[in-house]
Amino acid sequence: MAGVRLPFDPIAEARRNWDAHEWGATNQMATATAITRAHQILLRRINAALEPLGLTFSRFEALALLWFSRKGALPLGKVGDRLQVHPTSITNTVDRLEVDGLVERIPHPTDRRTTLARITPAGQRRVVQAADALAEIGFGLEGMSPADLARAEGALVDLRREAGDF
Amino acid sequence: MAGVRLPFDPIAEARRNWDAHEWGATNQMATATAITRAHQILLRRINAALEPLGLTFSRFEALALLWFSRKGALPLGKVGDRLQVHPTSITNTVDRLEVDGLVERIPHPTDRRTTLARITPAGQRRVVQAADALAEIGFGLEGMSPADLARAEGALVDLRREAGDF
DNA sequence: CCATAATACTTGGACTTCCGACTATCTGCC
DNA sequence: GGCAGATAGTCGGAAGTCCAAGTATTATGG
Repeated sequence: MAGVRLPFDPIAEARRNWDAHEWGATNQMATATAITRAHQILLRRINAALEPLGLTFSRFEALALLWFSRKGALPLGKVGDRLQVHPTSITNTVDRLEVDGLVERIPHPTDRRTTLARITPAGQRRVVQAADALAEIGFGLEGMSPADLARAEGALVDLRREAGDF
Repeated sequence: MAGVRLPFDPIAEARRNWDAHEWGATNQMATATAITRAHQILLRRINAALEPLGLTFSRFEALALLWFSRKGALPLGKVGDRLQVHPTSITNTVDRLEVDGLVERIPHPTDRRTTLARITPAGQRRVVQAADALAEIGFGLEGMSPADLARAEGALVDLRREAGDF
């Protein structure tokens, strides 16, 4: 990685350049950049914490979803809807979880188009370990005060809602 | 994609499950999830807007950085530092920009280890079009009020700083 | 001065994500 | 009943990201 601490805030810099060229939507540009950076930071820390457990964030998300579900099993399509990712991504994610024995594919009892992913006992043990590991690192958000956590979450609600997240 | 609007807020749901299982760091989990979702939404909208121009968000970021630079050229390493991505990602990004004639690699005048990426005239035209296209869609942040834009950006400053962004 | 360490970039491989296209199955309507 | 259209999942391919390892060049210290 580029482990370099910059001597200035790149967003403030971008803001100046953007304004100087009269490119418009400067505030949106700045916020979009901030979200992008925050996501980069998050994802790296989370994946680093999960790596010893043989998981990635996507796999963890899927596993946790199954763990929380009433029967420990969900149609692949439902998993995709909940995680808001493309069906092919779920196929991929479940493939890998299955190879590791954390999940198994079982046929839907009545609809033969549908495949269920069911979390296995090993998957249940693993997801709990992973949740511990993530709580340990504060989900990569060390550095944010409780007030900032709430601010960020609140500020993004409208975006998510308007985008059809719920 | 999974074009399904959920009948509930998945984060509120996750919060309930997380608390019920006493997994800890619930607020961090919620904020991390919100940031992840926001990023998914952003990236899709931005890439969709750039697709007709043959660009992606990463390529645009690199191109804009060169455009803003005094001489229109920067060492690949500097680009990586500024965008906070792995050196290999920059190699990849510049490869593609170069194939499209938007950037060219030139040798550093004194340090033969270093390669500069220089934006071409075609690249300059393209980056302006792209900036217009992104301003047009408000960087994918339609749905956020000016107050929320500022709240989100402000809430993430400490995270970025603490993570070494600047 | 030269061996060692640091720096700059690239290559090859793994992973995630998306899109387009395809198969299989179910639903709705004539 | 049976055919058209919707739905569920998968495959192949492209793009982005990372890591580990390798080459080339520059900087450093004895």
